Amino acid sequence: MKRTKIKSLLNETTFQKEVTVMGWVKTFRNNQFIAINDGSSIQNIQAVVDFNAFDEGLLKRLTTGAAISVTGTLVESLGKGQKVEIKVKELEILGDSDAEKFPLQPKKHSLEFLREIAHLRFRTNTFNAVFKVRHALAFAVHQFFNERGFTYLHTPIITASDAEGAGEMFKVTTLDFDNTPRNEDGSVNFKEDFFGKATNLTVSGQLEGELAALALGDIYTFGPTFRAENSNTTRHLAEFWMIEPEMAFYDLQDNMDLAEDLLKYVINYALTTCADELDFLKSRLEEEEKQKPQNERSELDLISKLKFCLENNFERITYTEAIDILKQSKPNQKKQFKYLIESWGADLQSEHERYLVEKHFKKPVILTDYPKEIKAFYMRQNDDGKTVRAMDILFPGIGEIVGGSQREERLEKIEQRMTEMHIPAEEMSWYLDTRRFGSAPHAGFGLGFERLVLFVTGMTNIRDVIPFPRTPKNAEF
RNA sequence: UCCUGAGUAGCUCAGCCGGUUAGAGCAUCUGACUGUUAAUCAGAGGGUCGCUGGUUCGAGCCCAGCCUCAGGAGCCA
Repeated sequence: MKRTKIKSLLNETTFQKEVTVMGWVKTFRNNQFIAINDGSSIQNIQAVVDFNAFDEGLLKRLTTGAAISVTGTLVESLGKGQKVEIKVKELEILGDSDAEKFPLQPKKHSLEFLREIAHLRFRTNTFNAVFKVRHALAFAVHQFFNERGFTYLHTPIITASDAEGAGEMFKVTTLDFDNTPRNEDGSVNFKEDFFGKATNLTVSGQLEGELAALALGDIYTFGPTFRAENSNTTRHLAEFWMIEPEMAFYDLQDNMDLAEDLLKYVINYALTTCADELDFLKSRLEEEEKQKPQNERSELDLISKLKFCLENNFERITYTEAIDILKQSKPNQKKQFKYLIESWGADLQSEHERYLVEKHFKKPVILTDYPKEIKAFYMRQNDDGKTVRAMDILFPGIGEIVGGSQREERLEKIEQRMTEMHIPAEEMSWYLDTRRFGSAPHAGFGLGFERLVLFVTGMTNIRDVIPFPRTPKNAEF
């Protein structure tokens, strides 16, 4: 008999028909009630067995984690906790799960423990919900850009360019470490390497994205990126996914509008398609926050927070305005900041960003027009000679979720910045060609996908929103 | 990388001032019960106290080094 997915059975209103369900045992209670989950829904279906009618040895194998197939009649439940259940006629164990060895129990586990068994954590409600939401967000990103006529561009994972300066890179090589070919001066001879030059894993697809945008108009990338930074935080991964749109004839305002629209679109998509999952994650977060003191708990629950984000415009202020607000802020005047804001030009620390977003505005904030000294070479210089057309979007609890800018399209200006920042122009000749031939105003940004998933799921550690996290000293599975 | 904290049963944790045979709850196993909702009740089994070395008559506890994890900072998305 053809199997039916649990998700569709839970909404069924016609009863007495025979169905087959396949899934994994969550619990087996009272020698009668099997809670089965097949991943189609965060909810389980209850299958009821008459223990007198089945072999005792067979029922003993209904352990947490076992894969089973049941066939029976779909009926209205006699019990209280669920609407429908299956009266079992046939029961087959597809795969046993030794209860003494299976690490997941019908109880709450710490996220730290589940991280150690990331290959099995998919079986839990929390990770079921997180990865469903992750999928919905990824799908919504493509749908958003597709609806607006953007071209999905696949930029290279392996790159020879190391001038972007977005962080430490992972080397890609086939050279024999025990016998590396050397030049006369003792340095490694990469001419002998696979690509005939030193190569790395990409830290960003932006530069390649710009090349395509200055021909195709509007493009976006959505792929893995790699940073070999020794970062040990709840917001950083060595391998993460990034969305990088790049648009010809966009200025900074257009860029901000697009980023805000994108974020609202995908959050709304998750709210409408993952109601069950978000409801579960909302309760999970509430349980977790009960352990915190009152003043550290969120003012809004997860779903209200997401809706609030949709209903309000992001606050847009310049770096200069932010500095003024911070200078006059209580924690600055009472010297409660670890790094006090004294003058224009200082880079903002996490504590300052958190103050602006969580205390002062209490909503997402877009900061623009940063001093050129603390930003990348490719950002368009303003006429004041001091600032560049950069924009960072800061989210509560997450910090920087988007970083972008209008790009410097004037050849002599970008060359001047490259010289000042010691970036070898000759290696970037292919990039500068865009400025030599039909250069045009353009802009783009990078959105950290896992940080978006963090925000929408209410999870607090980035290692819990990617299936197999890659962090310093950890590349398991 | 820096700062702080942690590592004791499958999981979550307690373990006093260094002193007898290292405890609890949950999970597991055995039995009972049989419309349960993380079922309940009774009983049982389960330990390289992160690793290495040191101090001591004696170390889970004190000291040193290392490993791993978590939180914060930096870097950033």
